[in-house]
Amino acid sequence: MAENKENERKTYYITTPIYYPSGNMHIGHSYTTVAADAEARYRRLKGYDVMFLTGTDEHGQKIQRKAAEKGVTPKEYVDEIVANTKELWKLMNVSNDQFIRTTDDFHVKAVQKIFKKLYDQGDIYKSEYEGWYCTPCESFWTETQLVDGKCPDCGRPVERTREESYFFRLSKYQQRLIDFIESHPDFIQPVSRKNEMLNNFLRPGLEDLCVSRTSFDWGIPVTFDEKHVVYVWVDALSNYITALGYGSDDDSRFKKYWPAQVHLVGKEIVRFHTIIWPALLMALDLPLPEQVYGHGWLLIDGGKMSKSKGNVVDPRILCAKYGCDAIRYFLLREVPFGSDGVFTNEALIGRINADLANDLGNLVSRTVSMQLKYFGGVQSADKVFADADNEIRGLFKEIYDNVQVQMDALQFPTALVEIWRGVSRLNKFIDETAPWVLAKTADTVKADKDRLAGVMYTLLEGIRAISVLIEPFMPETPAKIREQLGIAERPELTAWETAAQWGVYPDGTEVKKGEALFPRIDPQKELEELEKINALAKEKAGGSDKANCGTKTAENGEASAQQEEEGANLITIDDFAKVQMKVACVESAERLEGSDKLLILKLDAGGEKRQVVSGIAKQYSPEEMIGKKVILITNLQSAVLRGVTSEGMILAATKGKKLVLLTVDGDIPAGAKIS
RNA sequence: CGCGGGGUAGAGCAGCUGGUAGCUCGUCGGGCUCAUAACCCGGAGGUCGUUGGUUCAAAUCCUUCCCCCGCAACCA
Repeated sequence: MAENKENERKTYYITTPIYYPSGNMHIGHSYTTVAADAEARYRRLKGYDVMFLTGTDEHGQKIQRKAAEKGVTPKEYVDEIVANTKELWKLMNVSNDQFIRTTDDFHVKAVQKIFKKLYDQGDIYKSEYEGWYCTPCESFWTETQLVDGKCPDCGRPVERTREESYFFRLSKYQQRLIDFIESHPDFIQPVSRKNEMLNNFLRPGLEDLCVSRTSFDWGIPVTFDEKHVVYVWVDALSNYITALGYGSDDDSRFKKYWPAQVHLVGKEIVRFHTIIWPALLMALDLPLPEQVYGHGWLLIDGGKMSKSKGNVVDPRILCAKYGCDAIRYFLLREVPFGSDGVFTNEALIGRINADLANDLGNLVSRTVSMQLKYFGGVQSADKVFADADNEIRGLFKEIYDNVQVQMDALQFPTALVEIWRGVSRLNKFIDETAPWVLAKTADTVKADKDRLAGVMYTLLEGIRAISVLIEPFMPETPAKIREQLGIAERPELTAWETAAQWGVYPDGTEVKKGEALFPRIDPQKELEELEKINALAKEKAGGSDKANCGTKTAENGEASAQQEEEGANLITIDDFAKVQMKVACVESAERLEGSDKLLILKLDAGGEKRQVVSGIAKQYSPEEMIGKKVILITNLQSAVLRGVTSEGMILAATKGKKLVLLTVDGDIPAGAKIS
């Protein structure tokens, strides 16, 4: 175990969410994880005793269903994805200290204990969950979920029913939560999310939370009532403490690291981490985490990345092509942390070329070359400095301070911008001092030779400092730089604090020419290639993005390699025949009041009239719909949308935000059958 | 009146505790030749969504309206 000295070090506990392994992780997950990793690395460099946790949240109905579809057990299903996930984090140099799975035995036991404790003390109670039940859908709905008093799923009438369920007294903690959030302004970051939580959820009032389910069994059983399983949030959120041994025989790590300094989460789950989780902790009489930071999303095609949309980007491919340091740099540099940002291959390649290849990589390359050319690679002790050198020295001290301020606030992009001020300054310094001019007279004029040595020293010192400062972000590059500087075996010369010190690089050290740190990428060629990979992956996954009918092939490249969603979902001609379609003519169209996406269409399907509610109002106005011949599915169960009956659906093709209706290529009367 | 974010140069963004509008990429021109066709300097390009107001002074504060994007609702 840890020695006393160890115990005195300040601890720093940082977590990512535990991800839901219903499919392989995409670049969005990488984003959160890499950010947490950068912070964890930074804190370690600063001397903190860091605990960095990530993991997977493996229970729930969705996974149970997916496993069943695939014909495997839920555990088997999840095991494979978890293995992939661990591999990915390794590939991306994620330095997590622990990887928790909610199927881990110790977690299951601890959650059961937590549940029991809360039950025993009255914070969880059994109740008859009064709700509306839709028998065909086997689903419960709350009053507010109903549409026009009917099942929101199928539109059929629902019955008032009771289901036995356990509830957590969330409402009891409402005022304490509000007080806590108001008295701890840093608890929810960025602030905009704080207001959102207070205004949208806390102030309007909290309802008790249903924390058990009987409708599926892939979960942690409630020990004292076996037909219930613990519902997701109690199960998942608890990971932050069960991982540390809370509720086990040995809770020394819990005592050491809790409360966490930061839960890093995506903005979509801020609510659970700032309301439910703190309430649970209050109920357990435990201290609350210092901060929940809700970062933004990486958007693709102008929309949210999601597996069901199939627009996910595979970080594995990108890392393999450009190196994980480049990808990590891009993720942390491109998007202001906290806001949404757009991911495009163009932006990725642009960043790599401009910042990494041209600015940093080339700086190292030209410096090492000059040192070799002018001094045989060996740093001369006879060196003379000038004002510019001192200015740069001061600049690096300033950068060092600023980087720390930014890192303390999880502002990764700003921290990187700071570091790159140093990179730019050094490039400019070369231009100002023109070492090649000094070199011409260096052999005859001692002063020039010494000045040249001074210039080279300032460059090498600056590069050394940069190699230190980028370490939290890029785990691989610093070693490569130091190899070229000739100080690979001298870790004491690159400790974190040395980034602010000057004069560390020892005279007599010999540089070594190395490979280009970040080879320049040919954007055009590379974009095409990414596009190809993308198309291939889609094809392999059974998608149909073949480029014939004017399909866009370039542009918003996304290297989606995984569409594991549907797998090889082949159907027979008989299956297809079940769907009956006809050509229908739009007779009238109007907007559905209160909805910005829905149109009410009256269709003529060859003597038969149908009313269809369709979500196309953003792309089509009622006027332009009239007279259009559309493809109508005629044997679809009718449904009620926003209180209006819809008898069928019309077909449309979508891509991102785009939506185009399917129509017929020629003159054929309404009512014509489609087969 | 559901909640929130946003509309600033061709693109992407910063500035928003009020005082000559800035960064990156792109573009045009120049410099340099140590370097990964890289680096350095300069130019062009913006009435800072709209209306009205506060002020000596507003991108920055208040107000009107318009548009976009999330959440919610919903996309048969």
